[in-house]
Amino acid sequence: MSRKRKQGHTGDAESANNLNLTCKGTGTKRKFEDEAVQNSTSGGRKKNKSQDIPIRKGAGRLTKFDDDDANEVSQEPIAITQNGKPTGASSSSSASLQPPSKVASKPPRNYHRSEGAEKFERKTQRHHESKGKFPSNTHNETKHNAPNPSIQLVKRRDALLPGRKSLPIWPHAESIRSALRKNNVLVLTGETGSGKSTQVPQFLTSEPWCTKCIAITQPRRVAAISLARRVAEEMGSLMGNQSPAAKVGYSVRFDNASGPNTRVKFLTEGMLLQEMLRDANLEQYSAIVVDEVHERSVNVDLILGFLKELVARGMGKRKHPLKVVIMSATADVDALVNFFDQNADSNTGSSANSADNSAATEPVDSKSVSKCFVEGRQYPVKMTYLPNPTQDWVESALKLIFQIHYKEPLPGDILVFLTGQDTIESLEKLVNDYAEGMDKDVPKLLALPLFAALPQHAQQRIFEPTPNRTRKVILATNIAETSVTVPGVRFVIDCGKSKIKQFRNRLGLESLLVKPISKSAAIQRKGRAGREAPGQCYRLYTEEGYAEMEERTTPEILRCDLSHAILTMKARGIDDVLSFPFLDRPPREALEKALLQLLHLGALTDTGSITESGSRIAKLPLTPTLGRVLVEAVEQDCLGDAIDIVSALSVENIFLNLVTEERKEEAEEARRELFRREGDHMTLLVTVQQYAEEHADRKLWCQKHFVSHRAMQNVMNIRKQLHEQCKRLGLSVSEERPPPSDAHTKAILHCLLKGFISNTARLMPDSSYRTLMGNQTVSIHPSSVIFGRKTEGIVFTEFVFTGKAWARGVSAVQLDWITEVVESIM
DNA sequence: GAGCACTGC
Repeated sequence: MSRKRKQGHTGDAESANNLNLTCKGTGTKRKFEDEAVQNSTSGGRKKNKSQDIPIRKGAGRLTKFDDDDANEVSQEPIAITQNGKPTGASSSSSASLQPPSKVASKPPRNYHRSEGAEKFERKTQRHHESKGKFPSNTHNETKHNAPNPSIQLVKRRDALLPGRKSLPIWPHAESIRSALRKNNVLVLTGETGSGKSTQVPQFLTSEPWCTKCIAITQPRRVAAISLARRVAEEMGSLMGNQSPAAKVGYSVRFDNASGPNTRVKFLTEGMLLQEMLRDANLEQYSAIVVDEVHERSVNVDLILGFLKELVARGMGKRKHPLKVVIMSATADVDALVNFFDQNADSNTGSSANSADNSAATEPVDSKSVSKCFVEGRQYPVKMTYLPNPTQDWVESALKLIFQIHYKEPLPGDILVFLTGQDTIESLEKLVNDYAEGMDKDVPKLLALPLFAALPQHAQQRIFEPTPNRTRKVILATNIAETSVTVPGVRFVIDCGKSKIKQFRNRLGLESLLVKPISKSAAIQRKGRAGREAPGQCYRLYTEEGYAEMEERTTPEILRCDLSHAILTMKARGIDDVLSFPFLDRPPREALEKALLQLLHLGALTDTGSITESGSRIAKLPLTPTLGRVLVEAVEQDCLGDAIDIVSALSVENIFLNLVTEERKEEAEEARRELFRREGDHMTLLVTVQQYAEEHADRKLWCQKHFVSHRAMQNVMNIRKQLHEQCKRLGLSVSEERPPPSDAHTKAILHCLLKGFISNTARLMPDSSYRTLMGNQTVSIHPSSVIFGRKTEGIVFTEFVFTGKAWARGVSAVQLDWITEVVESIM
């Protein structure tokens, strides 16, 4: 960061004292150099970074998660037992969400993921991972040498019962059961805090039709794991991998905790899809509960389509038909009911049924889908809009933060929704600067950033108790909308924007844009103020602005690359993907583009049926392009090396991004032995292999080479999984690795070309690169090891648009290699 | 010589 900028900030701090802290006032002298409203990418302000950070992309995993059910109990005032102590539910869920005390007591000040911070992360990560091995992460007495575990479990179960009975969903148990006895499908709308995720499976386990397991899908791993732990406690059971008798389990990538007698299994959506590829009729389940449908991930859309067909087909030799429960937080029930209804017309004549106790007489027009609405628990939230639209919502947020702080009594933290790391960091700096000038008798302000690229220990700071006479201001991305529930919040400031990834079909590249959020997202953000007490929400837009917003966030399936989704369909035997029952149908162009892409990958034949390698690719936990690389590597006899490269491409950047010039030079020197002039992929290969061969101290090795240890641990997990999966698919990895040679390098790059033939470009006379398919100008990203080099052709594994089209993950190739591959495909 | 929201197998 330049000195000039720094001085600029100091100047801002001075002007802060003159700030007119009224909503209308425009008296700030501060002017932001760029405004993400117009363009997130242009003219980015330099960040005030004093430490080295890795290039962000994915990163911190959270131990805290957002789930209605696991949190609700702890946050409801009702969850107090008669003896005045918090219910077991309450104490457990809050306790389980606390950071380890060591971490809590000594958070490092700098939140960038520095090498030092990495050490810290590993500690916390290990701590959290170890928690998963115990039946309860909250009650030490059940962990080790408990005198009689089963008595403990029963005691715990009984202690939790009163809390469960006070949940809004509890009175609906019987109507939910009877609805599913009559019909196979139930659409259940449960507002935040209703208890649906934990209770619905338990309501169903003793039903006559429920002879096997119930699956409950979740969009996120943390949610699946935490809910399973919670339900295990409530049912007085161990976790599925601890005892053959255990009734509750979960299944997420790299972590399967289910057993032969698991009756209730929480799993991520992706895991259920994988299971559906192996067990097309879901024979092992009596019911599938699809939770958080309103989030509308691609996976959930696929699951819904598959389930619709499964229900319509009747599934042959099943003794009891498969029951399906669709759970959603928003009131958009009708679309879901209609979706499952249409097929039911021909299937059954049973009469419609509404299990809705609370709503008045709802017109009953469905034939075999039940509906149920469960009210949530939410305190009222007072809404304030801006009188006039603003472009500068960082400034508006700043004013509001201080306005609230001066006016409103403690306690009551402020949660500000912003678009990304740079706006968060600007506002953090401003809040801190301005807070310095506050009178001594005014309570302090503590600004805490929150975004996914933030390392875990820094994210954990939001869960630490607020110091005396202090108000927290959490500056967050939309991670706080769904993934993380920030405790203590009574004020929400919503900028009304978020960054959204958009896939452009024509160019086949994606870009990240700042766009207005939808009404449903705005409502979700507002709701964050009313979880613990009545709250207030300030929207940094006008009421008209709100009225102009889209009703719902565009489902992911309408704005992403569909090749993975379509390959999954094909692998499930859906021949005509154009007639797949989509809840929202992607444009024909997008479907055709994806079909063509799969054809080029050799995953489909030109008549559109899946090939043998196509079905192999579908079973790999990779994008079709990366899967194709592995399949080709079998032919080229370099599968082991290809797995190493693909594993490294599957995680966030493994090289730490260094900020200061000094550190950059240092790192360049240290990494010299890793860098390969052939390009980024061979560099990744060497890095993974050297790391794998390091047996003494891998952590130290990473420090020495300025490599992220956490990312490398992840690489090793994926590598192991890919080895196992390839073995299962009959793709053999030879033990012997051929020694490095030009021929071997060519073989590896040939595999990459097979997967990424549309990501190739050639050098033009004017020194720019143009893609061979599409004739688009691309530039080699400065993070590449061959940045600045001129080579006749390149292949790249990532193509992003941020102000300019960038190729990232680049290798040098000869043009005739490209031609060779193109000819083999066409 | 750039900079990226959030998930997941």
